[in-house]
Amino acid sequence: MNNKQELPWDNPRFRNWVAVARACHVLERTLAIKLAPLDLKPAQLDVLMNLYRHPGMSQHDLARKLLVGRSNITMLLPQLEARGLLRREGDEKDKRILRLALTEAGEALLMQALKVHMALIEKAMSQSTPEQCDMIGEQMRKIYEVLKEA
Amino acid sequence: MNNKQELPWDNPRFRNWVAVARACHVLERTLAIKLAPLDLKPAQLDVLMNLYRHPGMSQHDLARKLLVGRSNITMLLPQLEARGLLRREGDEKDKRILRLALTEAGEALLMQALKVHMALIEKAMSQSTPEQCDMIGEQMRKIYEVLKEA
DNA sequence: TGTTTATTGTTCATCTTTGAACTATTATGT
DNA sequence: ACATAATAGTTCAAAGATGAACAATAAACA
Repeated sequence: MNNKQELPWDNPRFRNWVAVARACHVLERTLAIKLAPLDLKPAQLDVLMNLYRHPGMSQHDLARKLLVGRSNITMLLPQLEARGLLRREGDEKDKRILRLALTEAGEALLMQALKVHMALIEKAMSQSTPEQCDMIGEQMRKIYEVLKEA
Repeated sequence: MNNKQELPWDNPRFRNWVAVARACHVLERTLAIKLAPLDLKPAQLDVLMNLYRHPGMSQHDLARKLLVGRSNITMLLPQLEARGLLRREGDEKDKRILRLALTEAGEALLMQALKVHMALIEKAMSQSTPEQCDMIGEQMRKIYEVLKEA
């Protein structure tokens, strides 16, 4: 039996996915560098972005959105709260839940960070036509849906 | 001035890239789970894959390929070497360099891990046509080239 | 109602990753 | 040749991420 015949590298799907992973990795890395002047890390930006779009969400919701554990959120939030970027206030109906929301300072910093993030993504994606770009997004959303519940 | 008009979420490139990042994240996470029975983590699999394709590469080369720091490699390799999965031997010409190569055990484990990895990627990418898949890979390779040197 | 089960968030120990400082070796330039 | 630069790998301390165990609260159900 000859394994070489079935090596993943001969498989277009494999090679192409490796390219996706590499592109993601290098963009994340570059983003970390570009965000440094704002004293913000990609993970923290993810938090701010989600709170902006879904104000009042719980820590549990946030963890699921970010695909991380709840304990990760617990470790992450106090830094941002101490900087006055977000608020945590207990839900009145359910005393287990802490509702999260950005402060004005948090929103302001987010806007600055988004400029950086956006510029980077523009640089990356501007090489694709709008049609290609949409197609990529469409396929990736499918992948997310398939793997989410596996 | 109304920031809302220029919010990134209204920008297709932004939304589509977010989808890419999410798909990457969830696939990586799933891979970690599926590799657990082999007592192998994604980062370790990356090492084995690169050594298989580029036997004799140095730790420095490996770090660059994996987009991580050299110290990360230093911390990562002893575990794999102790398990007999790879060899490190000094270059004769340049005594600073350690040349890396898989052992037979390493190659055998890699083949098992690749089956797992491949199955996962098949599951993810099988939703795209071959043409779509190739186009995605092509665009992602462009992105990598653009950001690599930024 | 009262008991059991689930859920939310926290704590903590562990593992990973990172970058700066360090040693050893090679390359460069005068 | 000799002094200086650059390079390969290691060490170490600090930061991040993870999952299991836990306390408080709510839900389910007998």
